Amino acid sequence: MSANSRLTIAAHALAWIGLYQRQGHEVATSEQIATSANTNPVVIRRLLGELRKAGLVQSRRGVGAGWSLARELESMTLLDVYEAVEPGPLFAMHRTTPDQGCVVGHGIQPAMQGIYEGIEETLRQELARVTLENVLRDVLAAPR
Amino acid sequence: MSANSRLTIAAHALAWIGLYQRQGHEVATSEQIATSANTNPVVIRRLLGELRKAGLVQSRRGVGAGWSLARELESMTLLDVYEAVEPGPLFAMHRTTPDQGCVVGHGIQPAMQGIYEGIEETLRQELARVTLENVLRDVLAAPR
DNA sequence: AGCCGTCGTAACAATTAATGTTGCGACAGC
DNA sequence: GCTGTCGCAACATTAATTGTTACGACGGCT
Repeated sequence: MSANSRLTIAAHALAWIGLYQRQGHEVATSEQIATSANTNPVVIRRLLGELRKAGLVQSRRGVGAGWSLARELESMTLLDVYEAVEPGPLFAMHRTTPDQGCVVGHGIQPAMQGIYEGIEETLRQELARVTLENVLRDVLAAPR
Repeated sequence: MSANSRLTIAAHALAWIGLYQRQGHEVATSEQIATSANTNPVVIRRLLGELRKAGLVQSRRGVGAGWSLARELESMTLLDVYEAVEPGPLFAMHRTTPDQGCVVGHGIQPAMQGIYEGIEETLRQELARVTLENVLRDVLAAPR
């Protein structure tokens, strides 16, 4: 389905910054992260900009500018990242409103809405169980 | 995120056929369903074609052609529909492979893969708890 | 046998979302 | 001032979905 890698890239960036800071550096630049993620710095800046709105990272400007974590990786969950970075709902409704004169056409949207809400809630709970610290640990555990 | 209404439309179609059959009709045409869903008949045929592959519906050709359920709505879950209709995974990886020379770039994909698999499994369980009979009931319960 | 309505499918267009790219001003330390 | 990086806007590219048109295949009917 989704041509949507925002959550993956955002997790990548956070793990990268976290590791880099543990190696003694103050800030990471969007260009460094972009190189690691094999994408464009602006893409990273956009994404980190949303994470900043959510209070997960900070940015500094001027010389020696760059990005740093606003809190510890242990205190961030994938749910925090997901909510910061994913705009809409998981499943979409019809793109044009169905025939309201038809019983099914009329009732289908509220019905699916209710069902989808329950499912998304479960998804959130799952995402909330994974911290970015978990992610970084898994990253470092990968066989070389 | 997803500009993806396939699951919604497929559920719509199944509920429509199910209700229509309960009203005594043998088969439903793609045009009738398309009218209710406010879309093009070909879109419906494509979708129902996938549901047929999965054994959820049947089609007849010739005069009096159309679609009918291959089993009862009680025995179909949203998971059946989801698997029939959704191609890829919920969350995507990077579109270009990250820098394998970087520790994070190297470990991020296996790490996220593992995490995502667990989450998708939970999603499946949730989808499996909702039958199309539930959906139709909710549809009919909508206030007019 | 011929007619008719509907499926089956391919080909293509239109729409939309995400991603990539370029450019340039703003900022802040040197 | 000079430098490196962010901030942001504008635009291009890519990819996926959805919509549309067209036409052959089918199969019951008269």
